[in-house]
Amino acid sequence: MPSPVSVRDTTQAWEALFSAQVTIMRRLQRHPAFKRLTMREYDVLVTLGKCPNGGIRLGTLNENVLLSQPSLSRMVDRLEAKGYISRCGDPQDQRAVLLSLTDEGRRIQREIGREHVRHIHELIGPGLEVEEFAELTRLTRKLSESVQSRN
Amino acid sequence: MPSPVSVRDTTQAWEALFSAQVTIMRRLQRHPAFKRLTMREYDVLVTLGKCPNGGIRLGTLNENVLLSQPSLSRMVDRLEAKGYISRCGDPQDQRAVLLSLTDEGRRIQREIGREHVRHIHELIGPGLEVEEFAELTRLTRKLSESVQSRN
DNA sequence: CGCTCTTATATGCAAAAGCATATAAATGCT
DNA sequence: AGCATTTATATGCTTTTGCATATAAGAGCG
Repeated sequence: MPSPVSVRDTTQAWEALFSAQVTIMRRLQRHPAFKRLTMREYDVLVTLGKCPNGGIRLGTLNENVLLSQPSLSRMVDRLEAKGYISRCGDPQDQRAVLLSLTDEGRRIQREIGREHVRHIHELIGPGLEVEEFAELTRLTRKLSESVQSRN
Repeated sequence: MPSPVSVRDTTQAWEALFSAQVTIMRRLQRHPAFKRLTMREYDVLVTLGKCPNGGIRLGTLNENVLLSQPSLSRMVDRLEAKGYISRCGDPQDQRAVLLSLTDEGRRIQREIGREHVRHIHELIGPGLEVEEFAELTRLTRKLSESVQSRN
């Protein structure tokens, strides 16, 4: 039995989602906080901040970032050089590298995060009602999970 | 009277939206159709295809794309060199340049588009119900409009 | 009208991204 | 155990991106 969802339904939704993302992102990126670190770099620090102690593999991190693996590897070089991230070999698997935030990295992530979060709220807060934000969160999470489950 | 929407509501929604976009985009980009043109380039052709005859200014186009103005200018160079876009000076305003698709540009856009749309449907179609897609479309459009209205 | 100010796009140059491939460790098979 | 295969990350090299600024045309104002 085919899905009752039409090609048009999905395409419209994807275009609307994508274009909202572009619109919002363009504004957020302009914030002075992102003179210190690009949004992508900030995003990497946030992801590292979320999966606490022990660190995370480069490949895993890569799934959450829109960057090729080599580019991410080099971004990690730079963030390491700045002292925000540390690489350490995984004792379980000598091929792998475990990444984690340094204290300094955590500090700057939080600093930028504070301003960023305020900016997001200012920018999109007036756009939807509370229940609508909740529904948007629910739908986009459901979508992510569905896509991720289908490898 | 402050907005009843909390910082948490907006931040969660933005993170979920952003991360869905990353997840979906990573998959879509892998499609062989995007060996011919990057997704950004394709997106530019789509935008040009939508605002029909007479052309569109580079600056206007730039609002729909996550690229700096100089980078877009150079992407247009490349697409022009490939014969997909034509630049022509605006007679009303000699500073401006009007961009439009060539026939060849329209052709390739449609060719890639056909496959792309099919891929989108396969990828996200099973993730939500029809009404949920409709609601997602509505919410993300509403959000875009709200953000755009606030210059 | 002449001059400053703004707006639209382009260019020089350095930084970052991607592609192909290298390296190096784990895994699997015989 | 030995060798091919797969997996995880890094590196060489080219292309694309961004930042700062140049160019060039419209606008506003004395």
